[in-house]
Amino acid sequence: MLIGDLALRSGVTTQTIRFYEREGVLPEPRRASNGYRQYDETALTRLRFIQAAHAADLTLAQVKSVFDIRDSGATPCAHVIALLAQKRDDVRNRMRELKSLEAELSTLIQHSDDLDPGECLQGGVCQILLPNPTQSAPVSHGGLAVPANFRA
Amino acid sequence: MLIGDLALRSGVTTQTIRFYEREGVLPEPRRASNGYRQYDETALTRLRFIQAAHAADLTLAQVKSVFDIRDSGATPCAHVIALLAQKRDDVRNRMRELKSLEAELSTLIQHSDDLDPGECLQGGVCQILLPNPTQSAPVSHGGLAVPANFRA
DNA sequence: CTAGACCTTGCAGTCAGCTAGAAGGTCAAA
DNA sequence: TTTGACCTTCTAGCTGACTGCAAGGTCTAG
Repeated sequence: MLIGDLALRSGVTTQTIRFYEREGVLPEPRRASNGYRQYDETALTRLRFIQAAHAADLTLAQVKSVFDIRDSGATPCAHVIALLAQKRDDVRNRMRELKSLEAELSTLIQHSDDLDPGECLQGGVCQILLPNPTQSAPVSHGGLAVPANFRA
Repeated sequence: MLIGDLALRSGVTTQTIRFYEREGVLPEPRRASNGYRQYDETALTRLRFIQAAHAADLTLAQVKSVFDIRDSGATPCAHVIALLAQKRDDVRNRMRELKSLEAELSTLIQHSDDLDPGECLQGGVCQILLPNPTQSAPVSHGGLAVPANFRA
């Protein structure tokens, strides 16, 4: 099977397959005499696994860690379960953060209703996002602590 | 105020301030005779606005769009409210996605309990992430459709 | 006078997962 | 024989928000 066929059958592009190979997620296939990559069914199985892992929002590095264990002869089941459990924790934490972000956004939108548009230019910036000192319960800015590079 | 003082008072690094300037989010300040950047209080106000917007998970590009409106003389309130509302929509959608992802992960973890570890090597990959054909309600892979580059 | 703490510029690198393009080789059908 | 669809490698770019480094200029305290 050439790379184009594998791409067709797996639903990812040829560039993506080469990218996976470069990243060490897919093993280097054997080559035909003309240098073309020759794949068998196991490549397709691996690609399907990658897609399933992708659907579970695992990273390529995590997928690679699974394959590395498997290629060393061990069964990666426990590792996969640990990854899934960790991911579920991350997802739950992220949901909590988003919930509090949503509450914050709702407060800000609410807050904007109370603002006189004339005040908007006070202090040189729009007042909506700034804490309102006239309110009894000021909006807590910065308390959200959404990590910059987090993605669950 | 020199860039170091501004950094100290705002809590961001000097590199970040220069980065904001390069990106057009902070205006170019006047320079002292030695070429050093000279800031006044309005720079601090802008930085605080950026931080508040950051806490609301707005992007720098969105912050810039707010400043651009303001610098053209108009009041950006309506724009800010629209950004916040859009962000709240995004957050709600993302929460829905995460909820379904969490359900999927839980199903997979559950599924793994039913698996015989001996089966793990079947087909060359761990079976946990692959649909279980023996189950009446097969796990729906790929139906999650978590967008690759989405962040709310 | 010298140490060291500032400041300047510019450019490269990080994370993740691709995506696009250039420049060229190969192969099958008409 | 030529066309067009494949394949190869390498390189660079995208998103977003920084971060780090190098090589140099400036300022202040002792």
